[in-house]
Amino acid sequence: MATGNRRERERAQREQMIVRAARELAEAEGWDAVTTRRLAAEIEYSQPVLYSHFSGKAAIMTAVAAEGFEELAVALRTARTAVSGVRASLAAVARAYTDFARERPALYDAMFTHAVELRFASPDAPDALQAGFAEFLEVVGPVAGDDAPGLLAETFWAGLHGLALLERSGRLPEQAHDERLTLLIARLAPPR
Amino acid sequence: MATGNRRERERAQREQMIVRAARELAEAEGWDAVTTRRLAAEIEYSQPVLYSHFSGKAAIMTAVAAEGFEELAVALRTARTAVSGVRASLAAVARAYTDFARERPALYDAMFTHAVELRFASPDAPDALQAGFAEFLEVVGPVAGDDAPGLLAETFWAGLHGLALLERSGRLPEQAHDERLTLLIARLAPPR
DNA sequence: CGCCCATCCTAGCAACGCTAGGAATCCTAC
DNA sequence: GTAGGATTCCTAGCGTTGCTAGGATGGGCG
Repeated sequence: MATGNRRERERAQREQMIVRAARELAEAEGWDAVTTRRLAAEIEYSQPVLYSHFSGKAAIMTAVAAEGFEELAVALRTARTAVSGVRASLAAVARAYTDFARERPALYDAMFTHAVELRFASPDAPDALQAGFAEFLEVVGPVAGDDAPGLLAETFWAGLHGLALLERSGRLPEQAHDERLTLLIARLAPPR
Repeated sequence: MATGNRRERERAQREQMIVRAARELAEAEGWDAVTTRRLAAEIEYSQPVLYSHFSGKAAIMTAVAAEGFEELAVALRTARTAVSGVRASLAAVARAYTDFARERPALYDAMFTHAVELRFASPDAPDALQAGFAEFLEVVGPVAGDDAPGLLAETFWAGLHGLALLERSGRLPEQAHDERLTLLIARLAPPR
């Protein structure tokens, strides 16, 4: 067991390389370009080593998605705490969310379009996921009024998610994004 | 040219068979199960005939999506005209939309997740697509107030789209769907 | 009747995710 | 220091995918 730690460390390092390679490739050329062969070449190992770390390609995408949830939670939290006031926080979180989706489309896809294995809306969901949702709860709470904050947060989130997806795929012209965001906030979370 | 009409007719018929087979297979087993080989077997022709009708699998999915937009437009219109009153129409259209997405997940995926080739939000978009959007415009108009009806319709649509996707993938517990829908309507389109 | 053109199928290509089985390497124990 | 054993890793290959080339087949026309 003398060298046990080193090997474990090296293994963890290599696993991180796989995830990073997958993410970079996906962000550069889309998930279709992320093949197990290219991944293997990228980390300078043969294909089968991937399977000693992950059960398959889907698991690798899930790992990338998990990273994404961490970063999303941070981004939302940063946005919220950077400003003060109920309406400013709302706007900041909303903008941070849609910015995140637009700037990292492949990552966002891994998180929300693929990777269905990740548990959501349950106690055993990843911490980062709950942390992200908590940010929504935080900014939405003050304007919830008689409605359940949880429900409002979910609906707010869904609205942003829909906007992000439809705009990114060209189904809604991106140029009016700001106006839609403003409208969504003004109506979903009106001043009380 | 004596038999020209018959052959054209038969060709069109076979094309329809392909689209129907693709759709049924997708709805029964998901799009992953829709392979060109299975499609060919289903219509009792060999693989290459598919490519004499469509440029590839993506084009077949787009054709299925086009059917979906037709049906969605009809469903929305039916829902809207079945009731009277501003708020009732809003609720009816919203419910019809999310019902459509939940009951035909594969079709909905073809329309919104795949098939990016279809032009949206432009004059040369399919008629059915514009017709569907027109239904949103119709029910949203009376509550637009000072906001542009087009923007509100888009945002409303995005909200429903987000709800549909997040609920269907288990990211939001489906059981609270009604409450979210009510909340979305009450806030996005409040009584004026 | 015989040619000819369109239609359709067989066969195959490259690439995919994934896996079996043997080679090579490193650690351990004597 | 060296033999043995276990672990790590690679080569090779399987089955399937979307898609295509090229030859057979059969109906329509002169």
